[in-house]
Amino acid sequence: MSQGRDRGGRPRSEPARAAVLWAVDDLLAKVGYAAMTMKGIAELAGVSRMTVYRWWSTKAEILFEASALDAEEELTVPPDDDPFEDVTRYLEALHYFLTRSHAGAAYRALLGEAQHDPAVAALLAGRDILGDTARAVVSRVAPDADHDRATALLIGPMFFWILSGRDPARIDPADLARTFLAQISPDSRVDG
Amino acid sequence: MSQGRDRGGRPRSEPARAAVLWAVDDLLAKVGYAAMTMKGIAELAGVSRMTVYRWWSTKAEILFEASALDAEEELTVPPDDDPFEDVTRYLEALHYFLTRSHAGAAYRALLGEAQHDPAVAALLAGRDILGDTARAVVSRVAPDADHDRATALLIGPMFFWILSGRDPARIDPADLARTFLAQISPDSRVDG
Amino acid sequence: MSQGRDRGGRPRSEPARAAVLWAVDDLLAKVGYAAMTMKGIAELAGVSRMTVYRWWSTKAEILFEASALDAEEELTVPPDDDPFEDVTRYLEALHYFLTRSHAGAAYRALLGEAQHDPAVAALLAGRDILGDTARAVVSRVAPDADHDRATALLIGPMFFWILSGRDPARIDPADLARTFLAQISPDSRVDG
Amino acid sequence: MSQGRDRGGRPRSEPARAAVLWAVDDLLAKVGYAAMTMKGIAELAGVSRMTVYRWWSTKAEILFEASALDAEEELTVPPDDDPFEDVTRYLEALHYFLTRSHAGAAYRALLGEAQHDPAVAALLAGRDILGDTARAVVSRVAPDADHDRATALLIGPMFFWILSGRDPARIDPADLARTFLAQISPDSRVDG
DNA sequence: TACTAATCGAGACGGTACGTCCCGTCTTTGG
DNA sequence: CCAAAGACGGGACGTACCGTCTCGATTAGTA
Repeated sequence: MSQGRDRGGRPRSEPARAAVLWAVDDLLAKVGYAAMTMKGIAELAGVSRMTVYRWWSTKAEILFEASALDAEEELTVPPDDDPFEDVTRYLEALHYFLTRSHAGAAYRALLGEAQHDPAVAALLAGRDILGDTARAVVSRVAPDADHDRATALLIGPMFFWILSGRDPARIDPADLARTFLAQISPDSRVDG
Repeated sequence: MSQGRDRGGRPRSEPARAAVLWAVDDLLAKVGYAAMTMKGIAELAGVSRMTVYRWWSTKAEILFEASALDAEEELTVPPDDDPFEDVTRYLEALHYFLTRSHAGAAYRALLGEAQHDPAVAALLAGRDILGDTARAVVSRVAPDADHDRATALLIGPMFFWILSGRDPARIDPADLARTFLAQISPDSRVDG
Repeated sequence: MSQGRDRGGRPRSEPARAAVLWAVDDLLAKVGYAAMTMKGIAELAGVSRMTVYRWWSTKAEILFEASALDAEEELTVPPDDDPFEDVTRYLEALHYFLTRSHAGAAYRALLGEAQHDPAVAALLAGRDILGDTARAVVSRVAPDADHDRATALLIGPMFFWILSGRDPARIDPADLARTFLAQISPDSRVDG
Repeated sequence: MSQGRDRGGRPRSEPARAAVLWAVDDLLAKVGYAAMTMKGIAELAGVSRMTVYRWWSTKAEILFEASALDAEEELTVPPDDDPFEDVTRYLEALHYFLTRSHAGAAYRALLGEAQHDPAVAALLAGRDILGDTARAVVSRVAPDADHDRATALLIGPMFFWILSGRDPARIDPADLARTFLAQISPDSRVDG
């Protein structure tokens, strides 16, 4: 099952890998994404700079590896029989994720970088965390809807509100959930 | 009427100012935001590096000054008696702005930077281009609605779709306009 | 008697000139020659930078103008009938000049600069402060000696001792005076 | 026998070190000490600026390292049974050193800088090239004399003559040697 | 029990942008 | 014509991080 040839040689140091992932997370919180450097990560991890470059190309890659799992977990809500509750729980999780979560801070930093760095954009496109988790909710509460359109309607308002720097307290997950459910129920459609 | 009389000293060079603003715009298109440097801007503008630093602190400030006016203009649509047309025109302008416009590329770069640079966030907060132009539309088609909530619903889906790197062709301004109008008309509200 | 045409126009500001000369002296003591800049001089003098450049080309020129008179005065000793006393008084003045005097610090700085700046070397060559004052002593105590050779023998040892950074306390003007007088009296010459 | 074991790390590049020392020497001759810059040295040596700063703090340090050995060699004269010849050869070497030698030009530049830069003064104090070489001569021709005093008498006159910018042709090593020997022989001393 | 081969740390290397400082000049207003 | 003010192009400063490159020292699996 093991991939890669492994013909002799010293195996990759797992402690080093873990230390780097931990360090990148720690630095994001302490100094912010912009001030985070490959050099700083290596030093905080107590690892040679060469070792970092051997396994990752950019700080974005490290940060993504360090936070993707957490992000997916935080945005996965247990199914609820009541669609309104289901959607509300998801939007509450999204609100927490975008404003208070550690993994969410990493996501915002990466999405910000993706606006002007195609490599980071490609990295994020490879694993659509927000889209996947939203689609899971959509397929439960509106299995027949256009999933892409529904995802945009579900995530969009809160995403815009928070990423454009508005006061997170002034947006209400329950209200958005109600609006979303009204929007995707066919009878509420206004025909052109 | 002008305050702050020019008490001595050589006046600021308008050609230099214009050259810097032009250079920053040119560089954004040619090399991208990340590869844009204060040094590069100064050299392309044919201006001393000191002169750039004298008037702006960061490339973000220059870029903002260079693009804010254009952005506001591009997102201002003429009123239309038909609300659907009015909103659709705005969303079309927004779509163009976020995907193809020069000023929009600047906005995306700045908003990206704002995710991990409080100074840039403050800069953008000072002039809410998207919010202001959206509010203008909202106050025409739904003067009684909560403007903040309506703005989020209007802009959010397209904003999310494009900034999260999805295919811009797969989102339809007219459809979003219809959905938006259905939602903000009081009679379509679902009461809690 | 006034030289220069003086055809109208505002006359040179004497307060400004004095302020610059004072400032250059003050700065030499406070920050040292190397850290002294034209900008700093102008600011301390409360004078426009342009005004400094209008009348002097370099800080060396200003410093020379500010200290030459004082230097000449400090190194001029009153004649004494006893040659030993005469020479000793001169060497004591020279010792004080090179180690403790304000004007002497300026001289050392300029002579240092002259080692690698021909312009400063030319400036110093224009007014031979040490040579002139030493020659005055020599012409009193040994009017028939070769004045150049005598000057070198008189000044050289102390000049070398102090400028090469040795402890000034370990050199004795009286001893040097005695040695000098022995050297320049013909009967002490050892024929080759 | 070598202490300081090489515990990891790429070893210092000897070619880089040599290139810098060569460059500093070349620049001193070509553009002079004042116009010599760390940037210029690095560029001429084909070496990164950081590499220069890693090993030296100032151009003075580099110049000192580049010229001290040569200086010591140039000022070391072979012993001669005839004291007059011995001293004359030394003074001739000193004359050449101060007026025509490459290493001597470096020494003059450094001694000049030392007049207003304590760091350079300390640098020169650490290796007393003139003093050491002169003391070697003194201990041969006048082992019983006060070496410090004798050094000042030996070097001083020529040192002053040349560093104060006088015509080097008008000073005669043989004459100075004769005068010096007459002075330091105990029997020629004038008692106080 | 060696040998092999990739990893690890350490740290120097050339390169480049940073933001600051001073240079000497120029261009205003105002005495 | 001079002076103060202050912006201008130029260029060196010393620092930081980039990504690459030797090094010696480890640390498995393989022979």
